[in-house]
Amino acid sequence: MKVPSVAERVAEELRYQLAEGFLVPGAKLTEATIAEDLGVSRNTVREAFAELAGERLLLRQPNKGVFVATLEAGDIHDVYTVRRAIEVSSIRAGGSPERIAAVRAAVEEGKRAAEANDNEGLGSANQHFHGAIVALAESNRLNTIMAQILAEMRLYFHKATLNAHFYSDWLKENEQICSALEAGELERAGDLLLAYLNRSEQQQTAIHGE
Amino acid sequence: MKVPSVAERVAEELRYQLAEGFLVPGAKLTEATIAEDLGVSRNTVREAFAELAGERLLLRQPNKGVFVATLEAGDIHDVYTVRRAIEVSSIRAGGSPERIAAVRAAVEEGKRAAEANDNEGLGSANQHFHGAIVALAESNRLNTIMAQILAEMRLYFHKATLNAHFYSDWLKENEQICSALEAGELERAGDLLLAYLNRSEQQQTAIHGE
DNA sequence: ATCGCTGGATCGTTGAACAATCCAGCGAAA
DNA sequence: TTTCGCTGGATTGTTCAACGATCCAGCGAT
Repeated sequence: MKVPSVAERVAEELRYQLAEGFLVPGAKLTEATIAEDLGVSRNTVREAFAELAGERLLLRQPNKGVFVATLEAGDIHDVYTVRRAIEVSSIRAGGSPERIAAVRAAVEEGKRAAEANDNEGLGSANQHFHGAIVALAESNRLNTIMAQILAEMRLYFHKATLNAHFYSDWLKENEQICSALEAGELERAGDLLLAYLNRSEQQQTAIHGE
Repeated sequence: MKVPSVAERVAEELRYQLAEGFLVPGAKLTEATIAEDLGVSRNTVREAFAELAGERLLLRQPNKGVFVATLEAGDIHDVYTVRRAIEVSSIRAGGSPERIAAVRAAVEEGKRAAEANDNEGLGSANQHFHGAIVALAESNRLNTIMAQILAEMRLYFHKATLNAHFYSDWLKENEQICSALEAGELERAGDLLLAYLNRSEQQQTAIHGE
C-alpha cells in the first residue's frame, strides 16, 4: 500500500473540491483555515498551494493570499488555443488500435449517459473522449498538459453552465470524429475536431462574458 | 520595486544552476545542504523544490529525496511530440507583424552569434527562435509550456552535447522558415519546421542512448 | 468627502523538534 | 564465501510556535 504524502493528499482534496464546485472561482483560501479544516499544518497546506498554483487552479497573490483561479479576459481563447494545438496534432498522428479503442469507448460511454439522462456522466464522458484523443500520441507530457487543461475547464465551466442542448450537438460529432479516426481518415478527423473546438470556443465565449 | 519572495528566488537560483550545468541530471539535492548554502530555511527550500518538480526539472522520490531530472527512455520522443504539437500549430496560424518581427530578430541574432563564433549565443538564439514561433499564437499557456520544455532541453542537452556542425544546419533552415512565415506561406513554414523537428529528434536520439 | 492613522488579520519565513523511512555497513548463519 | 538480518546514522516528512512584514477595514481628524 502506498501512502501518498500528506501534502499530496491535501492537494488532491483541494483538486476534488475545485472540480466539484465546492470552491468557486475567486474564493479566498486562508492557510490557517484550510490547515485546521484538514487537520494538517500550515506549512503542508502551503506546499499543496504551490502545487495547485503551478497547475493554474489557484492564484497566489503575494502577501494577500491564494484565491481560486478566475477567468480573465482572453483565457477562454487561450485554453482553446492549447487544445487545438495538442488535440488536433494528436489525432492527425493517429494511434495504436488500443488507443483508438479507448476513444471509441469514450464515445459509447457518452451514448449510455445520454440514454440514462445522466448529465453528470455526459460531462465526464466528453472529457474522457478528448483525453483519449490526446492519449493517442503516447506522450506523458501531453497527457498531463491535457489533464490540467481539463481540470481548468471543470473549474471554470461548471455543471451549471452546460445544458442538454450542448450535449446533443457533440454526441453525434464525437461519433463522426471517432469513425473517421477508425477508418484512418486522419485529416478529416482532424478537421472535424478542429471545427468542433472552434465552435465550442464560440459557445463558451458567448456564455461567459467577453 | 517588487521583491520576489525568498522561495521564488531560491527556485530561480536553482533554475539557473540547472540551466548552467552546475547541477547535472541525477544529482541529489539534499534539503539541509541547499538550505544552508543559500542561507534560507529548509521549509523554504521545500517550496522551491515543489515548484521545480512541477516543471519536471526535479524529480521527487518520496522519503528518498529530490534529484535533478534524468532522461528516461522515451523522453526525447515525448519532448519532441510536444514541440511538434505546439510549434507547428503556432506557426500554421501565423501571427501579428510584431510577433513575426520577433522571429526574424531571433534569426538575425543567430547569424550574429555565428559570425562571432559564439557557441553559447548560438544556443540561446535558437531557443529564442523557437520561443518566438510559439509566441505567435499569443497564448500565455502555450508560452509557459514552451518555456518549460526549453528549460528541460537546456538541462538534458547541455552545451557539451552540441557541436558546431549542428548549428550550421539549422541556421539556414531557420532563415528559410522565417522567410516563409514572412511571405505568408504558412503551410510551407509549418512543413519546414516539422521536418526540422523530426530531424532534430533523430539527432538527439542518436547522441543520447536509447 | 478625503486623508491618514491604527489595530487586527494573514502572509512569509524561520528554527527547532520528532517520527518515519531509507541505507550502508557489519556481523551471524548457511 | 555468500546471504541474511539487524542496527545506527542520515535524511525526509510533518508539525509547531514564533515574529516581522504586509495588507485592509474602520475610524477619527481635517
